[in-house]
Amino acid sequence: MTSRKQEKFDLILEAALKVIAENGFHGSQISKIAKEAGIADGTVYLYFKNKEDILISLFQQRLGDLVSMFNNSVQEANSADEALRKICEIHFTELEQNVNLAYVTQIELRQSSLELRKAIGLSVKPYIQLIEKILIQGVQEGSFRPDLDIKLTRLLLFGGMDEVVNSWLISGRKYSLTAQIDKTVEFFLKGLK
Amino acid sequence: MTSRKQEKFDLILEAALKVIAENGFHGSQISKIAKEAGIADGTVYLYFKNKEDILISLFQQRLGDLVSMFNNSVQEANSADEALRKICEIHFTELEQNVNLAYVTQIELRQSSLELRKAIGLSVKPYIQLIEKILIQGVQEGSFRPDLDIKLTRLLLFGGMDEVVNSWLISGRKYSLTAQIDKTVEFFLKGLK
Amino acid sequence: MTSRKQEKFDLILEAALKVIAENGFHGSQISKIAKEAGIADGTVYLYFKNKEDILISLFQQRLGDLVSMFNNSVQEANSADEALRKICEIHFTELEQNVNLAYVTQIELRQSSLELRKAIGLSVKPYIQLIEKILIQGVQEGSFRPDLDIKLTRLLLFGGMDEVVNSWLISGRKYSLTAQIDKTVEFFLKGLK
Amino acid sequence: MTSRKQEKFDLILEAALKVIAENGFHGSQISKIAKEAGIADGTVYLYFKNKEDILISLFQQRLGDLVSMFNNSVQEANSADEALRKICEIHFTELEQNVNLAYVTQIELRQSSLELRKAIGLSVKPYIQLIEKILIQGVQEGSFRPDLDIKLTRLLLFGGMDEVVNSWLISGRKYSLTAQIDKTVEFFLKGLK
DNA sequence: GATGAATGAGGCTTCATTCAT
DNA sequence: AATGAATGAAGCCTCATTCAT
Repeated sequence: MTSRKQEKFDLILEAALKVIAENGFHGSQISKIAKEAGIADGTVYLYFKNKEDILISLFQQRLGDLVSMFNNSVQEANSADEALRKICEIHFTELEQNVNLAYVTQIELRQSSLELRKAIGLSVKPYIQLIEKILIQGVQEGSFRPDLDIKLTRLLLFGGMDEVVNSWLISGRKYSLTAQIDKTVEFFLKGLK
Repeated sequence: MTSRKQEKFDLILEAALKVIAENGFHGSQISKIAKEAGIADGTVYLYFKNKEDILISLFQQRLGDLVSMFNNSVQEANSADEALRKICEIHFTELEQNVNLAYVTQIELRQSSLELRKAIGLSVKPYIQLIEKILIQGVQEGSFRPDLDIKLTRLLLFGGMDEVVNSWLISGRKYSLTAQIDKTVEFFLKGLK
Repeated sequence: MTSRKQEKFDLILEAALKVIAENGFHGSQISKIAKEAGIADGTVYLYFKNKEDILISLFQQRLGDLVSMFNNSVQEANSADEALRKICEIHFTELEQNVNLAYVTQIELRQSSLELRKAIGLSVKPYIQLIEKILIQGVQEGSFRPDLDIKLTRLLLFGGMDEVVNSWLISGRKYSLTAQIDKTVEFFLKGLK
Repeated sequence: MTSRKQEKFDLILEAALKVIAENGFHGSQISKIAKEAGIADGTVYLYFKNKEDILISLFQQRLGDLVSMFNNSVQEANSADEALRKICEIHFTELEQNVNLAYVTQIELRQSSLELRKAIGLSVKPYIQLIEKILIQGVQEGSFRPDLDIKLTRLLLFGGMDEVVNSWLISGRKYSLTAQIDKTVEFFLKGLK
């Protein structure tokens, strides 16, 4: 993709994120997104196959960035404990700093069709796999219980963090999300040992 | 509500559950639900204000039944540990036995509008509060850590179980959900101590 | 179909015929047809699957009526010669008397999709087959040449009449179509003997 | 028109014929035609006023070539009978040898707007007039009936041949079109005498 | 109470055409 | 002369809800 094309591609995704955050999933017409991006409706279709394609791309791009960030941080970690703390730190910090992204991914995109959510699921997978890798590493290091059910535990970790973010959003962000990191990690680590 | 009214009220909710489980949220038109219930489209509106009202009522009724069941079981428990185990047991057992209910509440109803999901949230609240009560009890009993953040922990527990159910459904129920109870509770208890 | 349903079904087809005749195929939106019929747009879809279904039904109904008329008249004929004359008489007379129908079937519907025209072709088939039957009868009676290629000749007859009607319409109906019957039949009969 | 201009003009028409034959009238976007011609979309508009102009030009060019061919052959004919046979021969032979042209003119271009078809009608006119000339000649020669209605008969001849070609195309060209020449001419000549 | 025919708003997408480069 | 990115109008269809019977 040329830089010019990439530029407008990003412009539309950014507009989509803002419009969905402001109007909700069902209130986000293509015309609104185009207007926010300052282009004609038809132009959107030069960059995306259809509406669903915008949403999937949006999720892929943003989640891809997050996963890169996760990977980089985890590589710097000296132990599974530290890696897990990094995971939770980034998870909570990034979503607290990008409320629009948090709102769209946690609340709005979950009302989309099964089709779309399956595609989104694929974007989440690398993240789940990263958690899995950390768990395996922890068991090998001897810092996590050897009888840990990896497949089950990764769900308990992801589901726990996910629900904390959800609750924080639905509450109207009345408290700090990052302030929950220490206790969350503590709970996880105790459960893993 | 007269018994006659209650009867048809329940009939419609039952039809709705079946139709949504079979056709998905977006494929469940009022006409389909009415047909499944063996009544005319218009009759639905004699018992429910609108479509959203059906879904909220459905959730309230079924989740209300579950919460009663939770409450009864928990009262019989002799310790917080045992109560928590009961919670997880019922959560996984009931949803494994009522796949339609599981599918509709975990997958389909989450595609509904923010409005609807807020109402649904109210139905989930008593459950979350029950978990909270158990946590407080456990701290008082001395079996759970005294420094536990109750509000945060209840989310981690609920979110963890929720994600396990979700993953089980999305996987196509290829393994036993109840078989996850022991390890899930173990992880939770370790984290709580 | 109940009489009430049939009534509105016919009402919509009548409206469609008028609207297409007045606005052309591409200028005939569902909304225009509904307005002409005095009903809401959505009501159209209680009686027809989609726009194409209206057009096919229109053609089937009107051509079905014509074919019935052809069949009845032909049965009364004492010879193949007379039957052929009847065919041409009805063909030209009916279309001259129903200019809207003529215009729509000859001009407008021919700009439709291949799909639609295939369906329409099925409606025309019984007519072509009737001509074929007359030709066979004529050969058996000894009034037509025994070496006649039936499949080819039926096309020459149908195509000839079709083009005469076409030309009459495109000319703006500046002359009488029925006045062409005698000479047309004369040409055909000579060619057949 | 300079030779350079003429060259690209022809290139576009050739591309249009191929694209329409392969994709149907409704599947033939300007972008497809431009791509087939190896030029940019906008370049098309340096040579043609609009899309309709391409189609009209295509028809004019190809039908013009055919009419020239008709004229040349007819001039060599020694009698009206022979001329008529030549007409039918060329009509069937040329379309059998140029299936793309046959398909586009007989099937695809007929789905176009009334506007376009009127313009196309102008291109067909010289052909109809040629048939007319032959008929007049035949009457003068004494080989055709003196009471022949020239205007009507030319339609019967053209319409007959047109329908035979149509039917051959729709059938999927399962038989030889040129094999129909003899019997078609025989039918015509008998009808004319 | 029950019916079910009728309503009508609302949005995604295509593609011929333009025009700045 | 050539490009090709951008434009934006236009229409089919669905389905929650109503109301006359």
